[in-house]
Amino acid sequence: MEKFYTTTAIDYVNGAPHIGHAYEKILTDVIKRHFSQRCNDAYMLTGTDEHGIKIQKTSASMGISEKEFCDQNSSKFQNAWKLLDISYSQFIRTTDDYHKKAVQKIFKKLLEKGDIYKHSYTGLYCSGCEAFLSEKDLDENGCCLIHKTKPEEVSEENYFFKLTKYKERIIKHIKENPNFIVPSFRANEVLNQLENIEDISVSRTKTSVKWGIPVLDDENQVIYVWIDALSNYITALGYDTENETEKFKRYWPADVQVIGKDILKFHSIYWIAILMALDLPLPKHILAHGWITIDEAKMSKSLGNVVSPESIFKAFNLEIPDPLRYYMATAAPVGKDGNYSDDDFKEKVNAHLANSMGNLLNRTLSMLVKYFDGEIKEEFIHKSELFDNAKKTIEEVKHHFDYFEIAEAALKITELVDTLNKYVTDNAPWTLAKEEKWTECGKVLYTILEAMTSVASMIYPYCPNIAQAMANQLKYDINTKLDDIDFKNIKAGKFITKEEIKPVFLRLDSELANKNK
RNA sequence: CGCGGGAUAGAGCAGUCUGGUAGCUCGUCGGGCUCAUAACCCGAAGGUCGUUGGUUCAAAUCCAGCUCCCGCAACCA
Repeated sequence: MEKFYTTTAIDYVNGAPHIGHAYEKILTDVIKRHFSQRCNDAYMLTGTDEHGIKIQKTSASMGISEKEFCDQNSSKFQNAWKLLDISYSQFIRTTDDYHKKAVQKIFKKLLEKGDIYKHSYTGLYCSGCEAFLSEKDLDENGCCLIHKTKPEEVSEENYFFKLTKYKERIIKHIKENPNFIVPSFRANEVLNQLENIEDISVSRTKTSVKWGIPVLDDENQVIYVWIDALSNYITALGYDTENETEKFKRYWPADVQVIGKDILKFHSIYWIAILMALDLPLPKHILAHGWITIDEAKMSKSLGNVVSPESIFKAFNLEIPDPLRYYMATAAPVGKDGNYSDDDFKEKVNAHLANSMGNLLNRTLSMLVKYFDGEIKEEFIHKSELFDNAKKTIEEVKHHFDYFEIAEAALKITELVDTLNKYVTDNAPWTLAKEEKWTECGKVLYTILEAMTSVASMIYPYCPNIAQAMANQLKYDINTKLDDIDFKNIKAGKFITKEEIKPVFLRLDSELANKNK
């Protein structure tokens, strides 16, 4: 694998980031970090979507400029991702100059090609919604369902994209590539939606929306969200319709584009059609994740149950994002909805990260210090069957990631850790020490430590800080590629001192954690 | 008959495509161990797999009907 390019949806900056936004970034970052362990060049793109009527209205109501408003909110997202250690390679804003220029060129190219055409139509316009309504938006009196007012008949001339031209090709592509849409059960939904598609409007008159990218050579029109926002995945790489940059050639097509299930239609139909129109290769996978619910309820402002990443940090006094990352990434099988609850969060990360994994390293190192003054003796080093076990887990984890089964992969790691804990109990090194079977005792400890290097590597995508802390105590290079793990990392000699041993992750609400505060 | 998702132990879920003694994580209870972060290991309790009917030697799984929950308008990923 030469490179791995992954993208997230870009977030609309008309609000602050919450745990739903965070979920997608965490999933994508876990994928990106995993594949960074399998190739030399994993690239991750995220960003913010900043145009449109809502931004225009909200910023106006706050009495600040659109750009100022976007700057403020975009940095909220950037700060949130920093807090979560999202290792994005690039953050694109649709108000960035290079993006705007490239979008204009893309629009122009499609226009010249004939895939975008001007079309005037008459529709029922609701001034409250600032949008054209279709029949299903109307009540029995022909009034807007939301505003209860009668819409006006308005004629507007817009640009349209010939989506229908690409319908058959898209259907064919989806049918011939069963793994194109992940999870595959969503492919049927898309195929159904494809039956009823029409050409889509890709511009707005400047009088209705002024905050957007102007159409070149047409002062009255502004480019609407589809071409503006969706293009970010290629404009970020420097694509501008003419000269393909090195960066673009290197990374495109994306290996996986991670999005929410609500925007699958736009990515598996509109975006794909745009790429086809530009004669560009298609992304290898579109991964549509589910929602995170809060205590089993959909998160919404009206219910007042919107949870932000910051609030979880605060509630649990988190110093690192690892537990939240781990919990989110394992909350649901690929594509399904997952739930967040404080209790479940605490229980799960305590059980997996502290009790099983962290404690395993801690107890092993402690024994090494206690029985051998922290020294690995030459005769401890040997080949263990457990290494085959660990090797197998690595392969299983890789396999799951090939299908973006993030939660399932984590489960495999947990299973390996359980096996190792059982191995400690079964071999009872404390008993061996009492019986003065020193070599035997040392071999057990060595085996665990060596196996733990692979655990550190495998947990790294989910918990980069904990993995690093483990690696430090194991004298292990956390940047080791998965295929290079050879179970020959632990060397003979003084290994660790008592002072160096620190729990890599303390139980939430543990007495020790409180003592350290 | 609008479309789609779901209903499996106290909680959260897998298993359903490719029928064959019901599984995982967490929690609960009992025991063990003592190296460790009130941890770890073993064992147990707990489910008529939403409901009714059908196919079958055999159904959580296939088929048909029914009930209930959640999305599909907005705030919102």
